[in-house]
Amino acid sequence: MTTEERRRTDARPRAFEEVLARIEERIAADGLTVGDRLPGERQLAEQLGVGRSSVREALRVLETLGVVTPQAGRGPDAGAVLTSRPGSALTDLLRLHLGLATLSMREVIDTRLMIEQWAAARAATPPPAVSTGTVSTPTATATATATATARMAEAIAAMDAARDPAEFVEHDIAFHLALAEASGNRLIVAVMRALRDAVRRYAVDAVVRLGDTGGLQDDHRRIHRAIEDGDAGAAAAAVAGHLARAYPESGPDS
Amino acid sequence: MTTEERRRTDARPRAFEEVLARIEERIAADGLTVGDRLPGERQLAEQLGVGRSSVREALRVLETLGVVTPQAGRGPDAGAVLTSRPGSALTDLLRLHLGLATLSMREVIDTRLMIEQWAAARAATPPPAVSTGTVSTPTATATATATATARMAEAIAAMDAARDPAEFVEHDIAFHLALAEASGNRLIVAVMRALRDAVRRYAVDAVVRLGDTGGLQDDHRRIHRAIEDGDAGAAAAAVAGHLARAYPESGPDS
DNA sequence: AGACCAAATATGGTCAGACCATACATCCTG
DNA sequence: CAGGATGTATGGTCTGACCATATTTGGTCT
Repeated sequence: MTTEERRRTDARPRAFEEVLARIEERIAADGLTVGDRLPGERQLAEQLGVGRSSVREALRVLETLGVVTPQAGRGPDAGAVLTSRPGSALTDLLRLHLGLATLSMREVIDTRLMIEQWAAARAATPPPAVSTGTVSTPTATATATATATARMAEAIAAMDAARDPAEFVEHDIAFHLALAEASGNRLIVAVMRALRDAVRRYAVDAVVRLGDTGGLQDDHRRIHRAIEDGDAGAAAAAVAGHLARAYPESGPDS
Repeated sequence: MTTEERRRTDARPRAFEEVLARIEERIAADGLTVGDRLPGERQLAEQLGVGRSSVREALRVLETLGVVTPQAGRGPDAGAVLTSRPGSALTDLLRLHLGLATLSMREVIDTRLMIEQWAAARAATPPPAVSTGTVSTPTATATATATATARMAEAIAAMDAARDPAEFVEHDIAFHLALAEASGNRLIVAVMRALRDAVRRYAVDAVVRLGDTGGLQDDHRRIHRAIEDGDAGAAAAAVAGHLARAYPESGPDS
């Protein structure tokens, strides 16, 4: 029958997927950005000709992906607020897939190594002074890098003052996050944050295993100095050495 | 009343979040992995003492994150099947945040550069023969790398035969995806796939702009050869040269 | 006995309607 | 004019009811 054939080719798009597509179109068409609001759930349901539950599922997906944040009450414009939290989705993603044994800790740590090295080299390299293209302020990234390196110094001092491994790791995360921010790439920052959140416990174990944090701090200072000096090669090398120290080759199972 | 006080401190966890947490607990506790099934929606709702709509929203989140796939019909065990599609979530994430102007194309492309370079160096480096640790077959990754390099060669041939930019890019994606797979890191592969999907159109423009694909193919061959020779440095250098050619510095707005 | 087809059944997908708690707007009162 | 009571729209949730589909089951025909 034609029914069967129809079903085959239709690929059965579900209602909430349709809603998702429409909302995405709307964002692109109206040029909506962070801070703007979507219509209320009931209104959207009526506009799109679907039930409210379908709209809700679509909004839940968008919330999961860090695109909207639900806002109750009665605003002048009502509905969900467009936001930007790409990190939360990545964190959830890693946590769940690690739980499912779809990803191994080794893979996550290796990825982290890759990012750190790249970010360090990138942060040390002054922006190539792109004359064409973006209208955005050329000094903006430079300022961002400056505050980021300042935060790195603060983190180093905080690690010196740390009394236990957990506290040390907390500031260590801040240090490496600042490193990522110094690269000026928001996607990298988001991924970095998610990775560190995922391996937080593992990092504490690593610090405990090492016992002495003096070597790590030497590395941190070396990284920080290399970036301030604008020596990309030295920065990358310093990071490589640092991570080799923290996570020596074989992935311990303990 | 205690009701008001309770509300304040509760930080209002929503029902579907509770369901999410419970399902995650269950996965960890029962050691569920890919292929296993969750109870049906109605059954879950009853077990957890919530409405079916809340269960559905939780499952929708899990589906978005690539953890479950809905399965209709009446199986011996019923309900959603645990899967592993970390890529789809990443793809959606990038697409939406690019649409929201939260991420710039430049950031995405830079990230892609980072991954490609790392993957090439990694693929060229033979596994350091870790004597301890994982029980998994030591030859498994080697085999994966071998088939990946073979796919890279196929992709190069296919690009030679390509008649238009779109087709060329299609096989180019296959080539670079195989490169990522050769690194043996599934997280990297997932991110790579999402990145390529996000910049697919942009890549076609780049090819059209270049006009001649001969240089790109030379690069591809150089990368492939370096990996087969196990020369990590040459592989990384080849990738860097390749991407510098494809995306010359300034981000064109066209 | 074996192959094949039809009813039974459980699933996810969807909608409609109702209720709650909250947050904002309004208006009324002091 | 200030401040609190009231109204209203919002998201959050539950219930109950359908639909289309996919598997099972059981019967029927060969």
